[in-house]
Amino acid sequence: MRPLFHPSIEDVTVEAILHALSDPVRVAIYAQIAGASCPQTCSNFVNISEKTIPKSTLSQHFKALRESGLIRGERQGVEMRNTSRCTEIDKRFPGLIAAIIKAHNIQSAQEAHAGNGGKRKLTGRKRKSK
Amino acid sequence: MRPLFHPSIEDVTVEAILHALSDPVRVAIYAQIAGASCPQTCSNFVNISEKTIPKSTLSQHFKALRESGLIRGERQGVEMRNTSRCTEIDKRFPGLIAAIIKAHNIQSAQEAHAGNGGKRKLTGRKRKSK
DNA sequence: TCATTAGTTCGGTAAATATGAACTATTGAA
DNA sequence: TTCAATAGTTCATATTTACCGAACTAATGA
Repeated sequence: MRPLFHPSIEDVTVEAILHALSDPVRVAIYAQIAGASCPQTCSNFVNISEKTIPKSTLSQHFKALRESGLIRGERQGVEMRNTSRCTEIDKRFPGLIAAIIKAHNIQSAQEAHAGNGGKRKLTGRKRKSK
Repeated sequence: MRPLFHPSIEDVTVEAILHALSDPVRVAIYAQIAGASCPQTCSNFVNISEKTIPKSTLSQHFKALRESGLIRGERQGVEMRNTSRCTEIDKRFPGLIAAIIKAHNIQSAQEAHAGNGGKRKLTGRKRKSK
């Protein structure tokens, strides 16, 4: 198995970051990794959404996050330890990640307030009108 | 022809915004609309990229920007006048748009410095390694 | 060596995107 | 009016990308 690819920080693009974080499952994963104090494994996220995410799909999500430069993944024994690269990214694009996470939190709070507490559907990009 | 759809501000999602701006052509379009002092027409952007963008494709890009809530499009005679909704969005997600535009500018500046001044290819999300 | 756990890769299919061609709407002549 | 021109949308289809089950790889431990 070839070693995982990580772009060097100067090859990271805004487009790739936005694309990676434009998927509701991936922002949720990234937000948890970025907020955690210890590395997170893939399997921690199988039930992050309302419905269980197949592990092949999860693996692709992690690949998207890695290749956009958002996270770093290192094998540790049998599992994968994922950490955020937010310090590096913040040096290149100051405030970008913070603004996105903050917006994400505002939205989550409003959704929770609207009645759907706990796990959400996390599918689709457009909000369905009530 | 049915009137153009614009989501109300509370239906705008972070995911939709990020997705709309994760396309290199669309960020470029949006950055110009947001930075302009007067409304911009679609046809202003036919040559925003290295290669001419077909008008059906441009129309779809504008639709994506409109339906994500980023811009407002109003017919004025034979043409379409597009304006940014950044004031509204900034009220809902403070700092988000500014951070993205700023990151976009940083990246453009670095690309220009790297030799490719003027028009860029504006295709793909990954930066190709030298 | 074998079973287990954690994750990746492959391949088929479903969904999203790009674009030429045809269409709609508005304006300004003739 | 009618016709041509301009600006943009919609439709049909080709291409691309995403999803996910099944098969595979890699490390660990019995």
